[in-house]
Amino acid sequence: MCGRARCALDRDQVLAVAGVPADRWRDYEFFLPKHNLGPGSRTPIVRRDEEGGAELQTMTWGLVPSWTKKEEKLDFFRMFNARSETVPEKTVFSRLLGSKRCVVLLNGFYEWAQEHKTKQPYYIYLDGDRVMRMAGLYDSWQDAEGNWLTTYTILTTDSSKRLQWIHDRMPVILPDAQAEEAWLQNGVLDSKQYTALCSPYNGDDLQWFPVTTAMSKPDFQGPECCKPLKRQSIATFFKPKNTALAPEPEAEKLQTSEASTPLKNEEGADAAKAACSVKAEAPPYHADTKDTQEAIPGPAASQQGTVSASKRQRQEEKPDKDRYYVQ
DNA sequence: CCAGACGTTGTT
DNA sequence: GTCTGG
DNA sequence: CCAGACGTTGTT
DNA sequence: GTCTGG
Repeated sequence: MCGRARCALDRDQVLAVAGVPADRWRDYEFFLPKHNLGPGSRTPIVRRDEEGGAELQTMTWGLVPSWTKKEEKLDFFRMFNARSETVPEKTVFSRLLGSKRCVVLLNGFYEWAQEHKTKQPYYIYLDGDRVMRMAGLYDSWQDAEGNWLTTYTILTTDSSKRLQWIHDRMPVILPDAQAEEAWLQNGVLDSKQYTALCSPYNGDDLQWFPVTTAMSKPDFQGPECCKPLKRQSIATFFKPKNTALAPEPEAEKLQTSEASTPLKNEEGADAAKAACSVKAEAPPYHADTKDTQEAIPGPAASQQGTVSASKRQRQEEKPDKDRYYVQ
C-alpha cells in the first residue's frame, strides 16, 4: 500500500516534469518539497482542464468527498488509498472515476517491513530518481466559510513480484507517458483499459533500500529519509562495483549469505546522492551488476525486461454529471 | 418514500 | 452526490 | 502509514 | 489492545 511518500522536487522541477507552464499551477504556493509526507500533506497533482490541457494543482493527500458535512472533522487518513479493483463499485470513488482522475508526482514512497521485532522502513523509488507518477482520484469540498479544499487518493493494486517481499499491495504506478496520457485523458475509460492501467508496475528499475527508523515519525524531515541505512547485517547492501544498490534477493533465497562484501561508505554516499539528488528527468541508469546475496531484500537486478519508460484553495467546480466507466 | 452510509490497511 | 436498506 | 496516549480520586 | 494525532 502506500501511506508515506517523498516529494522533494522544487517548483521548477515540478513544472518541468508536468510539462505545464508556470501560470497553470493552482495553489503552487502551498506546495513545499518534503522528504517525508503522509495524508494531510499537500503535493503537486496533474490533471486536465476541460479543453484537455494539462494543469497542476496543489492538493491535499487523503480524499475528503464533496458531500462531507461542513461541521465534520476532516480525516485525511480514512481514504488516502483506494483499491483499484473495487473503485468502480464503491460509490465514494466511482463517482470520481469519470472526470476526476489525476496523476500524483512523487520521488518515491515508503514501506515498513516487519524485521524481527521492529519495523524497518524502506524507501522505494525509480532508478536515477525518475519521478514516480501514480494514478489518483480527486474531489473538492467546501467548508462553512466557502473555502475550497481539493484532496486526492492514490489507487492501489496487487504488488508486483518485485515488491511482494515487503507488501502485498502497492500504489498504481503509471509506467510511461502513454499510460499517463490514457489516465488523464478526458472522458470515459473502458473497463479493459482501466484494468490495464491499474496493473502492478513491473519495471526492473524499481529500487529500494532501508532508511533510518527516525523517519517513521511523521514529522521527521531530515535528508536521511532517502539515504541508505548502513547496517552491519547488510554489509553487502551495495554491489562491489559501486553500481546501484542492493543485490537482489528473491527475498526467499537470501538466507545463504555467501561472500558478503563490506559496504564501502563512499558507495553508500553515492547511491544516496543518486537517489536523493532530484534529477527531474534523469535517464534511468542500470544496476549492471547482478547477483548478490543478502539477507535483506534489495532490488532485483533481473526480472523480465519490461517497462522502464521512461488552506484554502479557490476553485470553481461545475457540477459535473459523472458518467464514467462505461463498459 | 426516507435514512444512513459512503474507506483501506493490517492483524488476529 | 449516490447507492443501499428498510 | 507510524507514534503516542490510554485514568480516577483526592489533596495540595 | 485500541483510539487519537500527525
